[in-house]
Amino acid sequence: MGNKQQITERIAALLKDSKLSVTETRTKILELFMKSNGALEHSDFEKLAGKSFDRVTVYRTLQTFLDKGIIHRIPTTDTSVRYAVCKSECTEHHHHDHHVHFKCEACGNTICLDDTNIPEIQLPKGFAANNVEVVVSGVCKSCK
Amino acid sequence: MGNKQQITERIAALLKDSKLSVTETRTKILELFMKSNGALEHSDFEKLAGKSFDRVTVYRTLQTFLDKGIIHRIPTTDTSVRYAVCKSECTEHHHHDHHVHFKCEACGNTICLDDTNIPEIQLPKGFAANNVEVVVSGVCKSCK
DNA sequence: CATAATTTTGCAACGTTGTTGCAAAATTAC
DNA sequence: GTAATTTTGCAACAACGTTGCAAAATTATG
Ligand SMILES: [Mn+2]
Ligand SMILES: [Mn+2]
Ligand SMILES: [Zn+2]
Ligand SMILES: [Zn+2]
Repeated sequence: MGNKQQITERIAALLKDSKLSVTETRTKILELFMKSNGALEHSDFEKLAGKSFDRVTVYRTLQTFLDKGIIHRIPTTDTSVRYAVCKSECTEHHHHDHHVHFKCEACGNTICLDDTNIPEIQLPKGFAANNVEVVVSGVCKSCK
Repeated sequence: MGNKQQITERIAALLKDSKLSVTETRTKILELFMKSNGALEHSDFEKLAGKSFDRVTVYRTLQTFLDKGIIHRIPTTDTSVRYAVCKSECTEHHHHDHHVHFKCEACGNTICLDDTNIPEIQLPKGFAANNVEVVVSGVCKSCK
């Protein structure tokens, strides 16, 4: 697969689109997202990339990507925070991730089910919905 | 409201039902849950109860209540962990909280919409659902 | 392309959150 | 009331996350 160069260029374009400097750290982190077949959490970057960059830089990079609408967070029931890359509809000031998230209890992976839509929720009178998050847990396709 | 004594007795009964010793900490924490009109997170207990008991005791108490099916966790998109008391259908080994959670962006409160059911989610082929969590954010009844 | 302006990074230092072992205190069982 | 069991508080530690600041890298400019 000699498309490594191409991926690097696509990532650079993505960063420039968001008006971000193209740096080694940002490129590497986006690469890890694209290689991965699921959501990543902070500790994954240290595992996957070794000590090639500082903890603090990872925190700041993820925050920047969130701000720019490049990645989104996935809710969990514990203290961990999972991130996944957004689809192209997300912009700096508005995320549009109306899809379901699935956490596999076997392999531990969390994935975005991009084509599974969030159903309408009928709330009690007086409540106004702004955003709906759905996280399904169970057994994924690969672990079945 | 002279029913303080009654509440204490109901709490003692609840603890005994779960085969737990009736202690000051456990009673106080359950009282706080009952007084509160929303979910609580760990730091709330220090705020609400002052330094009347140790941080470690709060962690252990919440874990015990989780294990016994007295409280449940509510997923969040940040590192905080929110807890709310379960309905009576929950038991030691099985939680049965099939309700929607609502987080108000105005007052910050998270509440259980006990009567709002979770809709069926149509997953892609090969995925098996075990549990579905729904968290809606927006503006609540009181803040409307 | 060289240099200036801007942005990002790494480090150190610190704060918060959560965990564990153990002895003292409280609760429950007898 | 006393013994057995459970819970609590403390100390010590580990993991996670934040901030200020100087050095390094990137981008803008002539
Ligand atoms: Mn997603
Ligand atoms: Mn609930
Ligand atoms: Zn799986
Ligand atoms: Zn509200």
